[in-house]
Order: sequence, then structure tokens, then C-alpha cells
Amino acid sequence: MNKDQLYADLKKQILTLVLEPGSALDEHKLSERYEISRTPLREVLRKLAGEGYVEIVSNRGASVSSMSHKVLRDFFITAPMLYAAVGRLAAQNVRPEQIESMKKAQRHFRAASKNSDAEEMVYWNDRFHSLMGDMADNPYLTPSYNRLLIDHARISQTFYRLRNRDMAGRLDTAVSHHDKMIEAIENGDSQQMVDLIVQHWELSHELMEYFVRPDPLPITEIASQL
Amino acid sequence: MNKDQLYADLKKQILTLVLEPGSALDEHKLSERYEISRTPLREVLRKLAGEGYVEIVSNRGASVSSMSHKVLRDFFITAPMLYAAVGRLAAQNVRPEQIESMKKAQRHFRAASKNSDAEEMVYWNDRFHSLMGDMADNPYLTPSYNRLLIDHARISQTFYRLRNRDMAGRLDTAVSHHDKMIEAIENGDSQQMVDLIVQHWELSHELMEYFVRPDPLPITEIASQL
DNA sequence: TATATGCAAATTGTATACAAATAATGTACA
DNA sequence: TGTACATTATTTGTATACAATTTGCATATA
Repeated sequence: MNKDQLYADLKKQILTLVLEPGSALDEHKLSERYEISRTPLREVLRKLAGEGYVEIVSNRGASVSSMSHKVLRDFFITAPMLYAAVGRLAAQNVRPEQIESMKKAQRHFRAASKNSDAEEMVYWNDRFHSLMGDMADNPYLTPSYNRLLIDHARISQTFYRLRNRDMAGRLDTAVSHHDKMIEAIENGDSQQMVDLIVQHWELSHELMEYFVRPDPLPITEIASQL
Repeated sequence: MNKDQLYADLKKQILTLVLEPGSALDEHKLSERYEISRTPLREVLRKLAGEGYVEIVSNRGASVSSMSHKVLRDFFITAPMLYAAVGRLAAQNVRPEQIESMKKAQRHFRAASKNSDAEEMVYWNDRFHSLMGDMADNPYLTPSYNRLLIDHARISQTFYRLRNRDMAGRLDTAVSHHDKMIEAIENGDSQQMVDLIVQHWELSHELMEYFVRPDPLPITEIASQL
């Protein structure tokens, strides 16, 4: 396997929790499994570390980024602000040719949701929001935004696996948010975009809060920050 | 020279514009100059790329991150939001032992300002604000915040070199902002901190705008976003 | 003169051997 | 037993040789 494939593969496995947070990444084993020498493997691990997928301690190797309680609390504090900022900029700065790849991600996400395929849902939802980051096209927001998306994907995993009537409804809502976002982006309607992001976040937030409860901020306070 | 020193040295040279934005970083030459083999050098370059100091194009090597007009415009849009968020969190999350290193950075910054030593001013000002990022202690904000600080340092360079009465006055104001920030942090007064950040940003913004004019946002609009 | 093409030089990418550091194991001794 | 220390094994870090790719230059052709 070549370096780019290895990079994409590790990324996907970390996002979908195939590789568990905190688990060690042995250079020797990985280089054997992926049939690549340690030199390029190490470079991939260091790139992933720079993006927050992986943590490296010198002389002690790499491990999948952990998700402590403290880190989750930070997540809830930070996400709404950055999501809103990126959403607004995406509507303002989108280039026409970017819309199609977003529609494609949305098609896959919708299909995965219909099939209750949790892993695919996580992946294509991440793609959708990641593309929104590309549209925003701001090198100062992107690093933090992409860092958030990693843990958003990993936290979501838990409840994407649920299959009851309530979850099905919420999923439909999420899918329709995406449709409306695409529309807002196409119209360059940044205010509408921010509103949708807030609604979308509230949906995620509710579900996440159900699983991890790090004294959540009241929604009204979040909205007032936008 | 070992890897950590090399890393710190390249970082400082990029911040202080000794290495110009866009300039190529030849692996062979660098490995000779720093007396280190290409393998660890490449890892350092990739780490710097992850943090935004350097840009890497595959098969075409590394170069110092460029500062285009578009990028500068993004800077002015993004900085106030992240600076305010980090300032607030720094006041909320600071640990007592962190105050001393911030006071030390401020002592150096004040001294450099007295001596009109531009390079030292840039360096210690960056250290001061970088430590504020550490205090905020939020893994989701840090990547973007540190990315901003890189270009903030590089843009400031231009006017830190000026030596007229007006600049001297502005510098004194900046130094006193720092003193007040330390106080606000010690008191855990996050609202006061945000106010100071806004004032401090306005000062920087004015000066930067004087040198690079990418249709600036009105201050009132920025303040309303906080 | 302008554009293509082929070759040489320079530069980046990868594999591998060896060095250094850390972790694991076993043994001595209280 | 249990703690300390030395020894071994494992894992990470670095240097270097070689492969692949890109770039620069010379020459050919329209």
C-alpha cells in the first residue's frame, strides 16, 4: 500500500473507532501490515499527529488521540462557535464546482441513513462537513474545525448505532438539515446558513449530551455568541 | 544540532522573517547546515507543516508558508473571534504556575520595547500570546490560534521596526495591555480579559491596516461578534 | 523565434542497517 | 515476599544508500 492510501486508511479507521482512542500504534507492526517501510510510515503518523488524529510522545511512539472527559467538555464549548463561523464563510466563499462533491456526500449519507449503516453514516457525514470547511476556505479556521470534526465523528458513532423510532426521526431531521444547507450555500445565504448550523448543532448536542454529560452550556448562550 | 533545537530554530527564523515567506527549504542544504541527517530533518519539516509554518508539496519539497493578500484578509476576519475566545478561556482555566512564565515573557517584551529591538519584540510578544493559548488549554482552539500567531508575528515585524513618536506611544499601550491582561488572568476576570483583547486587537489592527489593506472590517462589527 | 524532445543533474522519496532509548525479565539480597 | 539492580529484548531514532521524480538545459524541428 502506498503512503496516501495508508494515510487515508488510518484516518478512516480512527474516525470510525476501528482504532480505539488511546490505543498504541506500533511502527514495526504497521509497516509490516501495510507493506511499507518505517520511514514513510513515520511521516504519515507525524502528519496525522499534526492534524490531531494521533498523539506522539518522543521515544515512546504514537497512539490514537484519546477522548477524556475534559476534552469532551472543551468540545461542547468550542464546536458551536467554529461551526457557525465556518458555515457562514462557506456560504460566502463557495466556488460553484464544490457544490457537486457536497451533493455527492449527501447522497451517500442519505443512503447510509436509509440502510442504518452506522460506519458509512459517520464517514459521509464527516465528508459533508469537511467539504463545508473547504468551502469556507480560511486557513486560520480550518485546523481547529477539522480537529473538531474528528471527535464529532467519534462521539456520534455511539448513537448512530442506535435503531429506534426516536433516532430514526432525528436522523431524518439531520438529513434534511444537510439538504437545506446545500440550498443556503447555493444561494449564498449566510444568515440562513448560520441558523441551520445552530439547529443542526442542537440536534447533535442533545444526542451527545445523552451519552456524555460535561455540564452543557445553555443553547441560548451559544446562539447569542453567533 | 539535535532535532528539538532545529525545530525551535526554524520556527524562530520563520516568525522573525529571517526565512522569507514562500522561500524554498532545501533538504540537502539544511541537513548539511544543521549537521543532521535528512530523515529527522524531514520529520521536523512535516511537523512544522502541520502547524502552518511550512507548506509541503509532494515531490516538490517544503517552503516557508506564504502570505498572500487573500490569506491576510482571512487573518483579519478570523483573528478577533479566536483571540477573544482564547482570552476568555485563559482567564477561566489558568493554572497558578503558568502565570510566572507569562510574567517572564512580559519582562522580556518590555525590555525589547525599551531597546527598540524589533526581532526580540516579535519573539517575546509571540511567546506571551502563545502562553495565553496554553492557559486556555483547549485542544480545539489551539491549532487555529497558534496558526494565527504565526502570521501575526510576521505581519507585526514590519511596523515593529518603525521608530517614531507615534509608534513609541502605541508600543507603550501594547505593553500596558499585557500588564492588565496578566492582572485579569490572575483575577480570573474573563469579561475584563475579553475587553482587553478587543482593545489590544484594535491597536494591532490599526497598524496592520496601515501596511496591508484588505478591505478591513469595521471595529464595531468585530466587537459585536464577541 | 517558438515549441518539442531527450538527456543530465538535482531533488525528493523509500528501504534498510545500525544506534539509542525504553520496557521487560530475571536474579541477588534484605 | 518484595525491592533493587543488572541484563536482555523490544521499540523508537538516525544515517545512509539507492530509487523515483522533477527540473534545467541542450538540441532538433517547425
